[in-house]
Amino acid sequence: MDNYKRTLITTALPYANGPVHIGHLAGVYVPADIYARYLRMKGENVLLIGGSDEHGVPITLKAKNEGVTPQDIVDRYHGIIKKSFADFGMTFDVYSRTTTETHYETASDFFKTLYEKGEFLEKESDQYYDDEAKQFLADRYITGTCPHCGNDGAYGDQCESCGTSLNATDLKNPVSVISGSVPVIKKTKHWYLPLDKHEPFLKQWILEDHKEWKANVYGQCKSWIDQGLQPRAVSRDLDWGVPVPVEGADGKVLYVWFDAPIGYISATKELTPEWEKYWKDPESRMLHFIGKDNIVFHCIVFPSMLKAEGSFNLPENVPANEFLNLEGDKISTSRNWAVWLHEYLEEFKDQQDVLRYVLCANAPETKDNDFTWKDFQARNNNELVAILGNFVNRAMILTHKYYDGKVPALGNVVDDFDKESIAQIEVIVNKVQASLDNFRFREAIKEMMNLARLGNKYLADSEPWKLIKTDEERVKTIMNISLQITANLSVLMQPFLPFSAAKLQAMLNISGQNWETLGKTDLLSEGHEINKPELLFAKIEDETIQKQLDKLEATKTANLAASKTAEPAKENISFDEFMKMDIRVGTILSAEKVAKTKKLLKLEVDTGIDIRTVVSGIAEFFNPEDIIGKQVSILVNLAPRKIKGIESQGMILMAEDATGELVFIQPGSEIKPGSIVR
RNA sequence: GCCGAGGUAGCUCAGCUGGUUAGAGCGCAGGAUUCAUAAUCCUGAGGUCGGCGGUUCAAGCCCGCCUCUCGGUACCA
Repeated sequence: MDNYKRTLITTALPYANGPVHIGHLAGVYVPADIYARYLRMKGENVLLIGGSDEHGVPITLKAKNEGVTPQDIVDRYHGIIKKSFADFGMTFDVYSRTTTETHYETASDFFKTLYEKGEFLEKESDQYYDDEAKQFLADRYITGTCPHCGNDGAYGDQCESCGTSLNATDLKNPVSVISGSVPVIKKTKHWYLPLDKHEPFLKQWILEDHKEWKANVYGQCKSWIDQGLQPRAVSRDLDWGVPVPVEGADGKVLYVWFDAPIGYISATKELTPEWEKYWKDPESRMLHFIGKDNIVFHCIVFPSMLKAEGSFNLPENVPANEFLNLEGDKISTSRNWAVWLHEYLEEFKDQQDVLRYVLCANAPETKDNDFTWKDFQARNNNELVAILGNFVNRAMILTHKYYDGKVPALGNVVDDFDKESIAQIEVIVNKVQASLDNFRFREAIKEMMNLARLGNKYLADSEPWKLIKTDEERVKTIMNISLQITANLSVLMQPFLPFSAAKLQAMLNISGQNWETLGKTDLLSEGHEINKPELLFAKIEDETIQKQLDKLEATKTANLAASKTAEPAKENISFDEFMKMDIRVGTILSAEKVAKTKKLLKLEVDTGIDIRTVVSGIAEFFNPEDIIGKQVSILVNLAPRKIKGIESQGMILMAEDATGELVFIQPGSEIKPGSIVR
C-alpha cells in the first residue's frame, strides 16, 4: 500500500509471567520502536501499540504455586515490564494489558459479533470436571500417570518427563490440581473458529497477494495452509480470563490466544476515541511486529478472526524475526538463561543505546542469531566509541579549538572532494531510508554508521590540523562541512540511538530536526554556537564483560546442580500393586526403524513366553543393528497398543537421565529369556 | 518421516530476474597520521559460495540426490 494515511504498529504482547529479555527486544521491540520513530520523524501518523498478555493457564498455575492470585502475578510482571520498556526508551503510544475493563468489553463484543454471525462451530466433548471445586479442569489442571512412560506428574496436555503430547482423558489416575480429588468426565460445550472455512481466502490473501512478505513468514504460512487448517477451539473451562458472553457458558472463558490479539484493539481504544480510523479505514495500514513463534497466530488465526468479523483491516505486513540465542544456548525464562532488560538497565546505567545498537546490528532477521557479551563489548568499543563517538568528538573539539565553538562559514565549496563528501550524505540517508522501508534494520543501522565513517574519512583526508597553519579559509569550509555531517548524524541516529541522538543535539545546541532536514548542509548556520562536547559512548572494560559472563556461568552451575537432583519419590504403592506388573528378561531378535518416524524402532523380542513385537521410541539413541541380541527388561502384561499401524505388545524398560539420555535396563549377566524381574 | 527457513572469508552478514577477477563490517597483518576515548585513514592476506551430480555459452543463484543447524508437525506404551 503506497498511499496510506496512517500506520498502526502492533508489538507482540509479552506474557506476564516473567520479565522481558534481550530475545524479546531483538525480535520485536527494538525494530518496532526504530520503525515507529522513523515514521514519526517523517511526519507520518503512526501509533505504536503494546501491552501485557495476562491470561492463560501458566499464570494461574504460577499463582497457585506461590499462593497468590493470578492478578497478583500479572500486576507484578506487568509493572516490571512496563517500567523497563519505558526506561529503555520504547515509545509506545499506549502500553496496556489484557485485564482492563476495556479489554474485557472489547474481547467480549468481538466474540458476540462472531457468535451472532454464525462464525463459530459449537461442539460438545468429554472433559474432566472437579466436583468439589465445581468446575471443569483445563489440561494443565490435571495431573496423573503418563500412559507412556509411567511418570506420575504428567499434565493433561503433556508429559514433561517423556515429552509426549497427551489428551487429559489419556492420563491414568487423574487428579485435580485444584482440590486433589478425582475428577469425573462430563460433557462440555465449546466454540471453534473454523479456520478451514477461511482457507481459500487465506490462500489468496497470503500466497498470492503478499508474496513480498519475508521468506520465513511466507514459508511458514504456506506450510500451515498446505497442511490443511483445522477448526480451533476459542473457549476453555477456566475462571481466569474473559468470560464467554453467551447463555450457558458459565465457567468458560475465551482461550488466551483468542483474547490476546484483541488486546491490540482494546489498547488502541483506550488510547484514542478515533481508534476505528486506525483499525478500519482502508487508508490505514497495520503492521504486526512479532517473533517467529507468533507467525501462525498473526498471519492465519488473527486475520481469520478479523475477516470473520468483517469490518477490520488485515495486516499489511508481518515482519517477524527469528530467535536470538545467548552465548550459544537457547534463551529460556525457566532456566534463567537470559539477559533481563530490567537488570541490564541497572547494571548498565544510561547505556540503553548500546543494547539497542547491538541488538539491531545483530538482529535475527533471516535466521537465529547469537548474542555474546564479547560481541557486545566489541561493537561498543570498536564501532560506537571508535567510529561514531570519536568522529563527533574530534569535529567538535576542533571547532572549539579553532573557532571558540562558533560554526565557521561554509564559504565557497569549490573542492571536488568537498562536493563529493556532501553528496555522500544524501546517498547514505537514502540508503537508510530504503532499508527501513523494507524492514531491513540491520542494513539500515550499518548505513547509519557509514555516515560517521564518512566523517572520519573526510577529516583524515582533508587534514584541517595541518592546513590551519597555511590556509585558514579552507579550514573554515572543512570544519563547517564536518559539523554539518555531525548534525546530519545526530538526526539520522535518532530512530536507532535516541538517547545519544538527543545528547548530541544538545551538544550541538540544535533541536526540532526532522527527516526532511537530512542530507542538507545548513543544519547549523554560520556563527551558531555549539556546546562543549562530552563523550557519547564509554568504553566497556573486560572486567564488566567478565562479570556478566560469571553471572551466566553461575546460572549454568545452578541449572546443572538442579538437574542432578533426582526427582522426588512417587507415592507408596502396595506390594500387590507392584506384583501386578509382569516384567521379564527378553532378547531382542530383530530391530528395524519404523518408516516415516524419527524415534520409533520396531523390535521382535523373545520373551521366553513368546516372540512378540514391541514398538519403542528409542531410535534416536540406538542403531537397530547394534541392539540385536541384547537382553533387556520388558513389561509383558501392558495392554497392547497400536502405534503407526503396528501393534506394540509390551514395553521395553529404559532409564532416562535429566538430559533425556536413554539406556536399557539389562540383566547383569546372561540369563534365560522369560526370567522374571522383581 | 513430512513441511518451512538457513548452511557464502576467523566472526556476523550482503549478494538484484544466472553474466566480466564473489562483497561489507568486525577481527588479523603492514603502512600513514596525531585533531580525537592508543581513536582514525590507507593497503593487504584470507573463500573448492555445505557435498556430489545435472541443465546452460555461463551457476553462489536453476534442477536432482545427500548432509548439517533451527523451527513446525507426526511419532516415544
